[in-house]
Amino acid sequence: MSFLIGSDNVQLTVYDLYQKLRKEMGPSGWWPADSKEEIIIDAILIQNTNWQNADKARQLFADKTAFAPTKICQLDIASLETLVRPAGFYRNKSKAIRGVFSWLAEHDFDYPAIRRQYGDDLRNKLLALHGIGQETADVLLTYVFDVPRFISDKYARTLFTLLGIDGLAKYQDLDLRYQLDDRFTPAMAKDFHGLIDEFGKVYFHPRSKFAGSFLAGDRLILH
DNA sequence: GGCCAGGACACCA
DNA sequence: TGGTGTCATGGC
Repeated sequence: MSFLIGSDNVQLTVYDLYQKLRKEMGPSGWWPADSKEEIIIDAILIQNTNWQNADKARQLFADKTAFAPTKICQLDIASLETLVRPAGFYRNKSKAIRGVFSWLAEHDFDYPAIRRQYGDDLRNKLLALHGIGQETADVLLTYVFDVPRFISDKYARTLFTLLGIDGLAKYQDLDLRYQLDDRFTPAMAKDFHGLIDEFGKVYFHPRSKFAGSFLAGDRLILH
């Protein structure tokens, strides 16, 4: 049995795609972090950089704060910038981290309470925070607030393009068309994004040994 | 030395 | 709403 997303014959649903990736790759274990605060820091550090650089900064945060909310909130902006620096865009990312943690502190880092308070408006609230765009907002919703979202990052858009969906240049091009249905639990949404990015690391990253496996115009067939 | 990596935002028309 | 410039680091 093989599927080709977007073909005239078979429409592969997002749910089907998740099941196939899960069956082939096993659980992704995402997001690999020990706390929600670490996930938040990671999500901001990784913006438009590579894991190597982000991980250098992540390690500095681990050494300095152990990702303890109170310690992070106590950092002045200069200290924050020192920790963020290896990840690049250190001024922007420092402001973003400071803004998010200041807001969370107002709510005592009570994530379920925040979710209850804002409800369906939580995504817009996150987007209103400086340095939190659509992708990071969806990462936080999925991994921090347990609100399942489809995260249409570059790897996801590359994968869907290979599966036959055109016109995915921008984040919302995929986001609006392929949201998760009710069958996705929060755990499955987390796993799904992890699987897509692990797949992308192997096949799409320029320095992967499989880089170039897919050429422009190729179609990926899952079977 | 140039290019790229899991973005976000200000500014402009 | 969409296009463009800017933000920064480190590895290859």
